[in-house]
Amino acid sequence: MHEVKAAVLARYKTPARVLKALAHPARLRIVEELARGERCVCELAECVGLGMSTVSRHLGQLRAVGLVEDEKRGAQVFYRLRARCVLNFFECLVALERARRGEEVPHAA
Amino acid sequence: MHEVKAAVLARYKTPARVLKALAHPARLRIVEELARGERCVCELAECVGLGMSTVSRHLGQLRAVGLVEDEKRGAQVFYRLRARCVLNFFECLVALERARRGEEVPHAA
DNA sequence: CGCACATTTGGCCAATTGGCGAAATGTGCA
DNA sequence: TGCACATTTCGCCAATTGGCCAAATGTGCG
Repeated sequence: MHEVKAAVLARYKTPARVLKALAHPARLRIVEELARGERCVCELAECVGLGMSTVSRHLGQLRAVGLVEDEKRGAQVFYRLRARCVLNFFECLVALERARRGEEVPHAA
Repeated sequence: MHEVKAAVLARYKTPARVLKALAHPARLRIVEELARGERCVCELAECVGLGMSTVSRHLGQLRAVGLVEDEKRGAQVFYRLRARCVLNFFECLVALERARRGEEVPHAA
């Protein structure tokens, strides 16, 4: 008669996981780099300035939610952006940042 | 000669914080609800099915990154969505979810 | 004032996160 | 085979998160 409470949020778990996968400076940087084309792990490690083991983990998180895909070629593993639509987020994010400074409200939906 | 390493990610810290603020089922639900109009804390607590103290904290996180704003009227505090552009995210998120099931790649940028 | 109500804050706690270096795994080549 | 290289996995650890309840704060009303 009064439960079903926890179930309210079930619908939002997956989208929240995707956002969470994106919600880290290193992973944002990685996504931006992958938007330019496929990259191997050591190239990405170089450009984010972290150890390969750490970057490998970050890539694992992005892959787990389907944002990137990987392909092994020889000794290297190349990652590609699988969901380019997330690039639309950047636009809004920079608008928000500008808004924070300029103290003005962002745009419509 | 070889540092500047940590600084690489500085530019991404703020956008990552915004995404992180959004990256929780309860907060996503709240944002969706606020998209329909302003709501007080107890209404939001009701619709996400969590205690008011918890919801108040979630709102604090959304406010901290500028996604919502609050206005106290009488004993209640009403929250409004300040950056409607985040609603664009939902479209991409549901596309991604569909893609996960249908095993097919989402759309372009 | 004093009570009812709405909200925020503090304390507590279990779970997760993100970094590292070391070790394990995999690939290509001499 | 054996070494060099690329990547992932493991173990460790400090920091953060998210939930609850209780306490503090704020507002309106009688």
